[in-house]
Amino acid sequence: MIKAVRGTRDLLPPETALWNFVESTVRDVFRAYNFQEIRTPIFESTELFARGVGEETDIVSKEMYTWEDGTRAADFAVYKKWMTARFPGVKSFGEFDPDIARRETPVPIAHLRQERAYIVFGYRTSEEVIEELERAVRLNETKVLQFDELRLVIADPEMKDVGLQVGGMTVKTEIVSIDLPPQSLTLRPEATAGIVRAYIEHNLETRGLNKLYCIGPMFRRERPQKGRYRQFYQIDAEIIGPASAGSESPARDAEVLEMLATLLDRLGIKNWTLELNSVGSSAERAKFNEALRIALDPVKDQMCGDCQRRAVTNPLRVLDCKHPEDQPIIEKLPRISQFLDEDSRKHFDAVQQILRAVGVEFQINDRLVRGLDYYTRTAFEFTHGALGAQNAILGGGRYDGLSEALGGPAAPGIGFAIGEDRLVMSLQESAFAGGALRQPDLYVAPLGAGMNVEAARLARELRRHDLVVDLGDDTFRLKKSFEIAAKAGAKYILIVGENEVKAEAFALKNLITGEQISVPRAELARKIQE
RNA sequence: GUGGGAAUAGCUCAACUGGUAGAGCACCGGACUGUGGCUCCGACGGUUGCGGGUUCGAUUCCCGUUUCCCACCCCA
Repeated sequence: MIKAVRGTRDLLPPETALWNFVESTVRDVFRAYNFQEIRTPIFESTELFARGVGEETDIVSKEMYTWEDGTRAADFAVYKKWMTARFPGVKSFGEFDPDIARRETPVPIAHLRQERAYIVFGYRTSEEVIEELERAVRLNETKVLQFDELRLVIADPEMKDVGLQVGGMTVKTEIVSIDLPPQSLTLRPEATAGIVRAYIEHNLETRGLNKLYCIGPMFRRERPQKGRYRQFYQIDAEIIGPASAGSESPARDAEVLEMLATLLDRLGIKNWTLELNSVGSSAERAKFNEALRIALDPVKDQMCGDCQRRAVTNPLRVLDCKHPEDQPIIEKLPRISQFLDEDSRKHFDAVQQILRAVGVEFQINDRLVRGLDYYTRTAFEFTHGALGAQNAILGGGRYDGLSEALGGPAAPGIGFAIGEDRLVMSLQESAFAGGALRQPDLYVAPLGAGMNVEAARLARELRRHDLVVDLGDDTFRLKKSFEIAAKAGAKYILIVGENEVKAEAFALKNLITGEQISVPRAELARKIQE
């Protein structure tokens, strides 16, 4: 049997009703804050995540779904990089250059012209040959020349051997296949990088402040466990724009946090906790990291195995350690708050001040750190008790330098991602009744050969009155129709048999009370809606 | 990637130190040719995840493997 692959799963009814409830509530709440939807591709070039999320993070180094799509060169920059790696010493890229061809010393040269690539190795040749080459290039011909020290290779799989007259001589030609560099693609492991990429690509900074959200699947190649799948769903929102539009303001941080508190309340999530910290600018964090490393060096041998490793690879994560024996040591370590400069400190204070004013409760957790490289200043998590080891249902923070790291304009931003799988799970655990599932108002039971036709007509009429109508088949015995209608939870069953069609009045039975009446065709919809 | 547990009918689970694989529910049919839920009767349903090994004999013991669950690593 073919099964859903490891770490993926089917979402089946009636659970899907719960997902729709979550998503429509999200859209409702976000709209009140003027967020608008963006949909980005579920795969992007690998480089985006490597640069955005951070080459050294676990996500990029070992948890991405990455493959090579080798159909064509992505663009000249990528091509040039690849060519240089494959043919060290290549000196020139671009159009055919007769000046280089006249040099005394042979120079390897690579050319890229649209999708055709050709390389000249070690050439030094006559004016006639140069002219011939110039013409070939001008006419965009695909040819291969071999003449004395000249060897011109043109990549073109269509091309067979071609004879070429150069200066009265027939030149032997040769095809050398050049594999164009494959493009590395990756299924998105998170949404922020793609959204910032779109922000840059479409010049969204010209619109001022952008409030964007995105709901969809993400992918991580990690071992599945409770609430963590290889294809998982995230609800992601970002506020991003030029600083002049207010994107850097602590008011944005507070607005996002207040919106999340509202959303969780609206969804009926009880007992959530907001944990808040500032991780500082990247410079401040670098200093902090160094200080941690120094402080850990003399004491790390007394700590658990994990911490000994983290002390070297990622000192920040030592703060996350849950080993009771390590806590006294961790308590004495330096804190990020000691490394914040005046601006970062003021920013963080302002966020807290607004949260208090609007009545959103929070806890400062100065051991809260983020795993992705791009986070700066405000970092936060909402946790929920009943989720086992995976108690965080959403997390996020500010990423003031991300746009620039991806080659875009300065665009401070703040965002978060909600793990939708886990959010739905916690709704199920808090005994959400699932009233979102609408059961049929009516089951139409055609009775006897040929009655499918009349039943279809009636069903169509009644559905236009916004009734949920399910439809049987005229080969069913009436008993079977009743059983199916009852199992589907239909409120009414309508019998469409020969007698009814003749009389233009149909037997309508209330499956809850058991009451049955004969209703003229024209009054059916009204009667059912009562 | 590491560790522990698990895998038997569509679902939930039995099967005594190793002796022919079973129940409840669901599904289908009948009792009941145009009236459901209740009741009764019947039928269907399996390479015991897969592959090796030990044994006269393996669902049971051993090894490998796959998947799931829990945790670790890590993390929105």
